Amino acid sequence: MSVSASARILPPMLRVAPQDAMGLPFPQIAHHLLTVARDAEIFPEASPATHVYKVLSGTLRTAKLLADGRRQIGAFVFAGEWVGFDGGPRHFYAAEAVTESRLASFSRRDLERLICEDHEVARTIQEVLCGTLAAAHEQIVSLGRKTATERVASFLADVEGRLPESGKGGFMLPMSRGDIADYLGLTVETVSRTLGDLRRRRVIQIEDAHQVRIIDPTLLAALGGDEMRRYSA
Amino acid sequence: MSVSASARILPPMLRVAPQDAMGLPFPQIAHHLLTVARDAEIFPEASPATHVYKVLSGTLRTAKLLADGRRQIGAFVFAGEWVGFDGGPRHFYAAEAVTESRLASFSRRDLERLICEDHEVARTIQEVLCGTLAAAHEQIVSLGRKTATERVASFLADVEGRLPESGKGGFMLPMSRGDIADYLGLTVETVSRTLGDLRRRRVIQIEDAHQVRIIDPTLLAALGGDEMRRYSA
DNA sequence: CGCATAGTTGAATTCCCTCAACTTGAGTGG
DNA sequence: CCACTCAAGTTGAGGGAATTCAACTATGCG
Repeated sequence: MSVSASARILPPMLRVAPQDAMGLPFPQIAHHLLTVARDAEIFPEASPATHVYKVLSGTLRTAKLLADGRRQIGAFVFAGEWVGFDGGPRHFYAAEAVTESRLASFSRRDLERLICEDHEVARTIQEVLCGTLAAAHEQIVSLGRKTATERVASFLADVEGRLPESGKGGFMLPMSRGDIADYLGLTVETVSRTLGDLRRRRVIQIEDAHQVRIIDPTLLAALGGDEMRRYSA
Repeated sequence: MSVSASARILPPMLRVAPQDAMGLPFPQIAHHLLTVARDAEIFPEASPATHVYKVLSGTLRTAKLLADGRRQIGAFVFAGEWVGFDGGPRHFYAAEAVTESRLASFSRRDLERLICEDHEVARTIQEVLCGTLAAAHEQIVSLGRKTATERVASFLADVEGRLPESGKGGFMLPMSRGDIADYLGLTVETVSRTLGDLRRRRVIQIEDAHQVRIIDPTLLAALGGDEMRRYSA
């Protein structure tokens, strides 16, 4: 069963002038910029939730292990997204780097303090939380009630919408088949076979293992088996 | 495939003096008390998220349907818990009454306004959101990586901890086997068989279909296959 | 009492997993 | 530059956990 590689953080921390561009929020708070290597652990499972991070570049995954080594990935976190907001006093998941990534870290304590002064901050945090929650709910439906093909199809559609294009129409899948499998509740083999099926059915095109192009977005969305609308008003 | 019964709300709304005891939060905001019948819909899927509700008594479920009728239940909401905080401008799930329930409803707009005046409110909301998120994450692990037995076992342990005891040591499972199945990503038959196994193995005792008693809590927890701890400090 | 719904149990099927072999690609050192 | 190694990915064959289909029982409600 898949177990992540050894964790190491490249440069432990790099303080940087706070007026850094990059669309950073909370200019009132000092932040740290850090770069993490592929497979490095940003924080371990069940560790005290002292900081939150915004991904500036690269991709992270949140992962949880069962006692016997089974792994569930909770989310992939792409550039522009947040990680570490998962709630309680301790992190539910570990956070690891899928690719080398640059992050901005913020102290939760500073944020809490800021909430009392700036309502805009509270709103921003709430929005991030709601976004995370919506993604979790979507994944629950996927894991609970969708077939392997439906899971892979909606995964591709989701990722395609959150990642920037890379070259002529396609996009880069930064994570391994194992990561995808542990995210979708499947095995590596099933993910591989399903992707092969989609390729053979001309729904997608696979340049190499990490370079994908969606040929038929409509069909892909249909294969994703998405929800019916019960409320139209 | 399981489809919920027709929706109807018993007394549409019942205004009540706001000084009602009941441990109600946000005394600054007018709220409404309502009673909903078994299987009544509190709000439909994808409806505008105008209100949030605290359950005073009874049990709710949040449900989402796929186009072909497959159903996923996102959560069961017991007395003292909240529903409707799921985030965006529209509800992700529908909310329905598992049993006749009494609710207190709060306008989101009022709450938003209150946030700007009282930071304690913002904190309360954030805590509810975080709790919901933690539950969702736990369910993701369950659906993605646990066997049927593990799912049922951890479900029972979870529910047992959130529901009041009913009579000598046991507790009431208010929801149907179909609800449990749609929550755990299984079928009614599998849930029934698994509960039967647990009964035969003397882990639980089943008085009638809705009355359960845990005989061996340690074994039940072990069967739930709960996570290893990677962080001890 | 009779009907409908919920729950249980059995038999057969299926989708996905497990195990295994093979292919591919990236990194290393001769 | 090529041989070697190792990890990642693909593909095939067989097996198993949960589903599907079906029959039956139990429970409530008019």
